[in-house]
Amino acid sequence: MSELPKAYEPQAVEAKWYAAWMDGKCFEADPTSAKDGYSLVIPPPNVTGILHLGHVLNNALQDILARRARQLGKEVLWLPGTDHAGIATQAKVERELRDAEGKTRRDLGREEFLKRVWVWKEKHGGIIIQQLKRLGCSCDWSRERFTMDEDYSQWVSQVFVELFKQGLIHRGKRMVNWCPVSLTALSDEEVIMTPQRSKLYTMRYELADAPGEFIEISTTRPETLMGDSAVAVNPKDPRYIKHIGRRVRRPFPAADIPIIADDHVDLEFGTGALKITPAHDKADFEIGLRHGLEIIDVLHPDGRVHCPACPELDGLDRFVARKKAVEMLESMGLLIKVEEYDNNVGFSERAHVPIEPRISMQWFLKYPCVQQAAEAVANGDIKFRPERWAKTYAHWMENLQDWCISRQLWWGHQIPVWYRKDKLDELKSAEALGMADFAAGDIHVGVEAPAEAAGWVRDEDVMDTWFSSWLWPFATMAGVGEVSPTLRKFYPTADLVTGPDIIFFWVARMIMAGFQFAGGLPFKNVYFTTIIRDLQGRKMSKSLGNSPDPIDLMEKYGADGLRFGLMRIAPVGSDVRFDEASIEEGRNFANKIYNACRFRQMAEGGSGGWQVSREQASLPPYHLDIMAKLDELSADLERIYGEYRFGEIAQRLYEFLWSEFCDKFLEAVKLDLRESATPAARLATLGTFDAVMSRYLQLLHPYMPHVTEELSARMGYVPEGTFLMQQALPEQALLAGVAVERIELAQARAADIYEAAGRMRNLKAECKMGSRKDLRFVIKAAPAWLAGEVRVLGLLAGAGQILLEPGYEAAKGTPAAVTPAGEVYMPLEGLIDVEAERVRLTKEIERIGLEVKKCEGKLGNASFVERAPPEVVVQEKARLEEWRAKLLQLGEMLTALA
RNA sequence: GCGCGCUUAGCUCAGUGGUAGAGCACAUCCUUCACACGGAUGGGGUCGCAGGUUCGAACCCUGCAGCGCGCACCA
Repeated sequence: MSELPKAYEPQAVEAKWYAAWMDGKCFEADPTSAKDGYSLVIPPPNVTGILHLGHVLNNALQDILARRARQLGKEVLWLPGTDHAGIATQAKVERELRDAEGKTRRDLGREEFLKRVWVWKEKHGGIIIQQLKRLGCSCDWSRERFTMDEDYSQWVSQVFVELFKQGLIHRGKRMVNWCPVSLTALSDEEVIMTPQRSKLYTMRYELADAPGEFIEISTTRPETLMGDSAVAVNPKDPRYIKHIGRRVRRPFPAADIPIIADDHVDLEFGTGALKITPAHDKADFEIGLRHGLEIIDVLHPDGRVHCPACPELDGLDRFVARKKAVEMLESMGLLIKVEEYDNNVGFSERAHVPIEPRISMQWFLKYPCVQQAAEAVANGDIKFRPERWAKTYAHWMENLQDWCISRQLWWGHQIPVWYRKDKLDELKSAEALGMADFAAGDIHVGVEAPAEAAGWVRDEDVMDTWFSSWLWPFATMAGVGEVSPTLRKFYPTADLVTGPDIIFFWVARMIMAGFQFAGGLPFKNVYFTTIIRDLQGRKMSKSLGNSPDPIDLMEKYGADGLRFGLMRIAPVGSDVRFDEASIEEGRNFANKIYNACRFRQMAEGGSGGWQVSREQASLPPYHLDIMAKLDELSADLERIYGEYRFGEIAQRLYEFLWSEFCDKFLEAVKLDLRESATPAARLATLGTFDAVMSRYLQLLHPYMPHVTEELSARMGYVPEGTFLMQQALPEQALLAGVAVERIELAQARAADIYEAAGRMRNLKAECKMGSRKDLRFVIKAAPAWLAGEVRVLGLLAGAGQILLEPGYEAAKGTPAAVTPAGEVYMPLEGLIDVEAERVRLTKEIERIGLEVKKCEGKLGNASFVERAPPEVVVQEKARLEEWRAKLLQLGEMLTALA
C-alpha cells in the first residue's frame, strides 16, 4: 500500500477515471436491456460555444440524475449533442473570414462559404464536448448528435413539408423583426426589449389647407418621417376632432398626407398626435392596414436610409440620419422641442443592435397541437419545477403569434421549397412573391428536390435554428418514420434540465412537436435551473468579464469540487450569486473525505484485508449511532431526490461526512484504532468505518463521481475491474434487523457523550486553556453507564484525567457545567498563579490610563475609572472588556483558592 | 400596465406555526501521529416595514417599500 499524499490531488485522478469509464463503456445505453429505461437529452450547446458556469450547473444536474438513476438499477441514456446555432456560428465564421482574408460570405458564394463553416465546425465544434467530459458528464458519447447531421436534417425537412401540407406553414409579406447586422428576420423571442435613454422630438406639420396652422407630433424616430403616410389622432380627442380628414404637409420629401382617426392613439402621450410610418413600425403597419395607407419603405436592409427623393438623408445610417433629420427640421423651423425620454427598444439577441421592424417576405408557422401542449403542463402530465414556471408557460401558450421560421442565412437547414425558374424570372424575384403568386405547378415543397432538377430554383432561406431544436428529443433517437429500439426504450424522456430563459424558444416548442410528431409528450419533468450571477447580482457575461472560466476552476479545485460547490449554493427558486469560495469549499470537502480514508488506511498499519462483518450486538454506541445516521441519510436522500432539491442533498451529504462522521464518530473511535487497542476493537472499528464509508461514497457519487470512484477502488469497496458508478444502491439499511430500542439507546448515549465533551471543551476555552490536554475533570452525579465511556469522553474533550466522584465537593468558583453525563467540574488548583496574573492585568489596564478600583477581595466586581480621554476608552473597548472578563474569572479563582 | 419572485448574521444562503441556523469572513487559541484544503472556542441577527389571524408568526393573510425577472408596451 503506497503512502498517500496529504492532500487530495484531483486532476490526475479525474482524468484517469473518466478514461476508465469510457474504456469500460459505462455510459453507453443498451436499448435491449431488461432494466427499466431512464433517459435525458442534453440541451444541445451551440457548436460554437465554450463552457460557462450555466453549462456546468445544468450538466452537473443532469449527470447527477443520470448517475443516480444507474444506481437505482435503471438503464440510462443521457443523449448528448450540439446545435448548429445558425446566426451565431455564421457570424463567427464571417468575422474570421473578414479578419483573415478581408472577404464577405458573398465573395465566396454559398457553396464555398458553407464548406468553410463545416471546416470551422470540425476544428472548433468539439471544444465544448471535451469540456463536458472534463466535468465528468456520463453522456453516451457514442450517440452524439448534431442538428445538421444527415438524418437529423431529414427530420427537419420532413417536418416542414408535413406542416406545410397541413396548411400550418405559409409564405407571406409581413412586418417582422429585422436585424440590420445579421441581415435576417428574427422571431419575436429573439428580440430583447432593452431600456434606453432616448430623446423624444416634438415637431410640427403644417396643415395643407391652412398655411401657418400646425399640428404638433412627438416621435423618437424622426429619421423615418419620409415614410410617413398619415398622421393619426384619437377619434375621441376633442383637440383634434376638427382636424380629422384634413391633410398635413410632410416636410421631406414634401407631400400632403391625411389626418386619420384611430383608437390606437393614446390621448395622454406626447401631443396626442401620432405620425404613421406603416413600413417601419408594427403598430403603424396595423393602422396602415386599417386605413389603407401607402407603405413607404425608406430603409435598406442594413439600416441605411433609402430615399432618393431626399438626397440629404439617402444612404445615411439610420442613427446618423436621425441627427440629420432633426437638423433639417430645426432649420425649417418645424422642431418644437427635444426631451430626454426613457423607453424600451428591441435589440437583436445575437447582434446586440436595435432591430428594425420591416416588411418582408417570410415563412410563418402556425403552431400545431397548442391545446394539447398547454393542457399537458396545466394538468401535470408534464411537471415543471419550480412550478411557477407553468404560469409563464401558460401565458405564452395563450398568446401565441405565428412563428417566423425563415432566416436569410446560409448556415442552417435550407427551406425545402423549389420554384420554377421561368416562373420566378417572370415574376422577377422570389422576394416579391407570396404563395398566392405561384400556381400549384410552379412550386414544389418536398424533402427531395423535384425529379427534374433543371428548371427549378430552391428557396434561398434557411430555417430558424429552433425549428430543428424543437425536434431534439425524438429526432436524436430515430430516423424519419422509424421506430428504433432506442426510441421504443427511451422515449419519452424522463427529465429535462434547462434554463427558464428558453422556456419559449425550446421547451414549449418541444412539447408541441412531441405531440405533433412523436405521438405524445417528450418528457415528464422539466427542472428549470437558476441563473448564475456574480456577487454584484449581475448576469454572467463575456463583455462584463465577470464569468469565471469553469476550466480554470476545475484546474484549481477539481471537477468534483466545482460540481459540489455549485450544487451546494444553487437554490431551487431564485438566482445563484456565484462565489468562488463555494468552489473552494467543494475542493476542501473532497480533501476531507480523502483524508478520512487516508486515516483509515494508516490505522490499518498496512496489514491489508479488513473485516467488514461485525457483531452488531457488541458494538459501542458510536458505531450504531453513525450507522443509524447513514441509514437516515439514505432514506432522506431518496425523498429529497424525489423533490429535486439538489442543493439540500449536497448540504446533507456535506454535514453527514464532516459533522457526524469526521468530527464525532472518527474522533470517538480513534482509541480503538491505535496499536494499543484490542484486535477485536480494531476490527470492529475498521468494519464500521468501511460499512459506513462504502455506502456513503455511493451516496455521494452522483455529486462527486471521480473522488468517490477513486476512494472506493483504493479502499477495496468495489471488486477490481468493476466500477462504483455501476454498482446498485443496496436495498437493505445498514442496521436492518437491529432492534429499534438498541439503536435508540446507543444514539442517546452517543449524543450525551458528544454533548458532554462539547461542554467540557467549552469550559477549557472559557478559562483560556483550550489547547491544554492535561487538565483534570471531576464528574459528579454521573449516570452508571458513563464508566465504560470515560476514556472516549476524555479523548473527545481533550481532558488529561476524568475522575468520577459521586460525593465531590467543588471549591467555590470552580468552573463547572451541567451535562447529560453529569455535573462536570474543572478544578484549577495549581494551574495558574492567580496573584501574578492579577497584577499583570491591572498594570496593563493602568498603562492605557485607567485605574482599577475595588480590586481587593472580589476582583469580579472590579470597575474602571477613566483617566484617559474618552476616545482612548472607546478605542480600547474590546481589550478592556476582555480584561474585565479575565479579572472576573480571577476573582472567582482567588475566592476559591482562599 | 399585468404577472412572478426575492428581502433572515459583514457576505452567500438554509429554514412552510413552537428556544433563530450553515458555510465563508471575523476574534482567540492550537501545527497533538487523517486533514491548516485542518481542529477547538467565541462574538455577531427587534428575520424589509406596518397591520391582521393565532396561546404562539421568519413562516399564514393584507397593505406598503426596495430589488430583480418575465410579458405587454405610448409614438
